[in-house]
Amino acid sequence: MPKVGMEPIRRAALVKATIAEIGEAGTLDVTVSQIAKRAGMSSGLAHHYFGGKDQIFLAAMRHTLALYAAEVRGALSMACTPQDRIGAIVRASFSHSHFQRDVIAAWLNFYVLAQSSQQARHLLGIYQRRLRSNLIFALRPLVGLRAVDVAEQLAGMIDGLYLRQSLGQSLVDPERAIRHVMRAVALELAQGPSR
Amino acid sequence: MPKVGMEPIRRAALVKATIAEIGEAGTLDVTVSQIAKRAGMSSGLAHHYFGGKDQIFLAAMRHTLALYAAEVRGALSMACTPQDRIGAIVRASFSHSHFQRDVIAAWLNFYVLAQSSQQARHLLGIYQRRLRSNLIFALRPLVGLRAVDVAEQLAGMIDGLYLRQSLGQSLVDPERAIRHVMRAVALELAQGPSR
DNA sequence: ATTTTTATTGATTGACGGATCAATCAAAAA
DNA sequence: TTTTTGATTGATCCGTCAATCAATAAAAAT
Repeated sequence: MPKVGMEPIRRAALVKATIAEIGEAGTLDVTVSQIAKRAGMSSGLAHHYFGGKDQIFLAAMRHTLALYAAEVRGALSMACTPQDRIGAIVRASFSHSHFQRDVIAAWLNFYVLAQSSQQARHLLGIYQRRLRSNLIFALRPLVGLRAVDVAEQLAGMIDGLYLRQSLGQSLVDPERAIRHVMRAVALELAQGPSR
Repeated sequence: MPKVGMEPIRRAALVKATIAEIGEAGTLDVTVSQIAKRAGMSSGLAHHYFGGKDQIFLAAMRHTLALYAAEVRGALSMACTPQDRIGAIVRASFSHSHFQRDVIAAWLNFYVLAQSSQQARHLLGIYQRRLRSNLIFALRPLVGLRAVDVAEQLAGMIDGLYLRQSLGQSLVDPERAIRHVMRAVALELAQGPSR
């Protein structure tokens, strides 16, 4: 059975299984054995490739973050005007794929982990700065010096509406969240550029 | 030593200790023994009064929620105009006490727990509905039919800015968050009432 | 053909933690 | 005084889990 070049395959399978397990449990309280079993291997192999539970989680986080980043990049690549860029970021942030059970669980646990894990905090920082700077870049031509403030405002709204949609008891309505953010954008744009 | 009527005292001590422990760990991964020790009693007694770890956590959550609710009520009681009411809600939401390490940890873990615990989800629902309806009530006289939409927008911004402030690497700046929300309010108010 | 490297297992270890329980103690009630 | 009730402890039970390790197997290198 043993073939060569298994490492990337095993790692990918473990990352995928980790996210699935976390999604089912809602917590990071999942065992390495559960993850390994779902990924079709023994627990020992999981340790062999990742070194420990923490590293498995971090890899899963990195993967989740990378998926989101790719989605944003993809949407941005098709935007021509600054307005389109903002719309692209917002739509990507509320895309269908983000409201999957396991993705939501990954993000929430990510936040929790960021309090105690240096590496998780670092990763989260990357996400936050990227969202912020993407927004600032798109806003600059539209609102001038106010770009930074508006970007922080919008970033907050995006994260917060995502949270409320994810944990609200009513079914998620991404379109509604998108409208809310875009309305705030429209009001700011109506103010014209600069301060 | 044994006196009568210890129950409420013990329960309060346990709740306080639980929040402190969670704050230090950043996780719900704290042992009943740790909590009990910090509260100055044996682990058996903690089980005696709460029945189990889950119930201890929920009590701690209820307490955190109650503190926040009291803060909002207090601020609202001194507000006369609708504008004041909105300002009161926003300021209470970003008050100094909310950015304590242990309070932040409680909220983040609360979110995580809400995915898997029926009771936690229910509690969170109460918080979310209360914030929403407080905002709608204050907004109605100002923006008429748009109140619901604006309230959801603001609620999202409040939760999201709290999250970003709490987990950002730069030091927290509640005033800045408050300005961001209040600016969004001002822009909406400038639109006048109704739709 | 032999050695080395990579892949893989699953048993094992060592530690930890939630819950339970019997036993103790003192205040209140009878 | 005796009984009952509530408070309290800490050892113990039972289970779990992360991590390690020796052993095995197959491919690749020599």
